[in-house]
Amino acid sequence: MDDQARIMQSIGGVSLAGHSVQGGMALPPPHGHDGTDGDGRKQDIGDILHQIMTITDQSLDEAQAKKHGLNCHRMKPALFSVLCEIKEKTGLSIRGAQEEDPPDPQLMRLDNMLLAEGVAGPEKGGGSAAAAAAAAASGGAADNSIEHSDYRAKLTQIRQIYHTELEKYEQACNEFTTHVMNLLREQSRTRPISPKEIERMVGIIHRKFSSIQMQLKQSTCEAVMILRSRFLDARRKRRNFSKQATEILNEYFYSHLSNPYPSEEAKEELAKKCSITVSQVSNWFGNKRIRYKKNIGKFQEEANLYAAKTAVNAAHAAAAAVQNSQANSPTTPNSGSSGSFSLPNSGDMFLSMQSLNGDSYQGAQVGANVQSQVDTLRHVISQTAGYNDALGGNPMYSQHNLNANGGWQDATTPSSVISPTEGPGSVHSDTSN
DNA sequence: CTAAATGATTAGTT
DNA sequence: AACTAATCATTTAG
Repeated sequence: MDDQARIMQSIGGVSLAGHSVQGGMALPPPHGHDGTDGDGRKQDIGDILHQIMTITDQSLDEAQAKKHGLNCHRMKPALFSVLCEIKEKTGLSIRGAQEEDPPDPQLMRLDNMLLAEGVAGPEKGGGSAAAAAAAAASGGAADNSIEHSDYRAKLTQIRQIYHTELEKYEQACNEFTTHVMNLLREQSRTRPISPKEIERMVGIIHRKFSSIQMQLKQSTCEAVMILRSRFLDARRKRRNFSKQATEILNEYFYSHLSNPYPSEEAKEELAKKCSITVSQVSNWFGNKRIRYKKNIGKFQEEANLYAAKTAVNAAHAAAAAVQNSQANSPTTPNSGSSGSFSLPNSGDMFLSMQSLNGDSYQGAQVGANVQSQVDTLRHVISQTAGYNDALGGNPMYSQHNLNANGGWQDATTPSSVISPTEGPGSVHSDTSN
């Protein structure tokens, strides 16, 4: 509405009050032009010209009446042709051959984007395709379907608004164009209006409307961009992993504390178990490592918890394995070398130091099972032995394979470096709590 | 409401 | 290419 009014204003010289065209009574012309011939002619013409010149000053009804009068004047055709001739020679022809619409690059850009986002293109398919593309670009393949549908719903909303608005504009444009054309056609009986002029006027109207459409497109693009960024930037709308997932991850982390770098396969498996993506697993481990290292003290409790948990699990598994190996042939690898330990009854443990101190983590001979048991138990022991307590004020990286460099593990250095101040003998059970 | 926890991103390193 | 460290933006706990 507002836009229409604005456009109407900006199209100069076109009277828009066509609604009341029929309102006026056909008043008699100022002169009885049928009666007086001959002498009054010159004065007549002057009179007519005067009327023409002042026609815009008059009220609509009045003007309408006079126009009608002039239309019926017998001199009208001659006058009209003269006016046409004059007009031809003056201004308007110059402006006729002027602007051809150059394809606005920005408009093209907007159109392309809207098409790509599925706002402008085909009804349903485009939208979901764009949404899928967005989801794929964000990294997660088939993850959050809730947010995905949310995205699609919002996009559909935008598309709907866009289309209704566009339609509205189109309709208004057409309506207005036909209106103006009718008006001009009607006026062309009174004043000289070339088809070119009408064309030009239509062009102006269309340009005006298309500029409004461009605003609409721009706004739509902005909305889509905001929506998209909101969904693409996963930092927004972050969801914490499920309790179970963090449990699994923590279990793995603390049971591989000496080397918490899961292989690609391990990551995949963890991802599967936690129903998250592999990169999320990587993220998690990256964060965990750095945060653990940064403040080991803060994670003591958690470490104990998970270490104990995995220790129990491992013990169970080991017990089962021992039973198996006792019953079966002793082909189980490593079962005798370092994996033997007694499981804690009430928190106390007694372990042989060789099995814990030997730095065989990098060694390929050690099976993963035993490895994790060793890690876990090492951890438990070091915890309960009160190795590095953050309360001590000086966070020492004396634990595990975390070296002073900040690196997690130095493969070349044997484990004797691990705890220079504390001998292996300090490891013993201690239920200090 | 504030602060801690947390998942994700980014720049820089190896 | 994977990792670290710093940082962001959000969620959750206090």
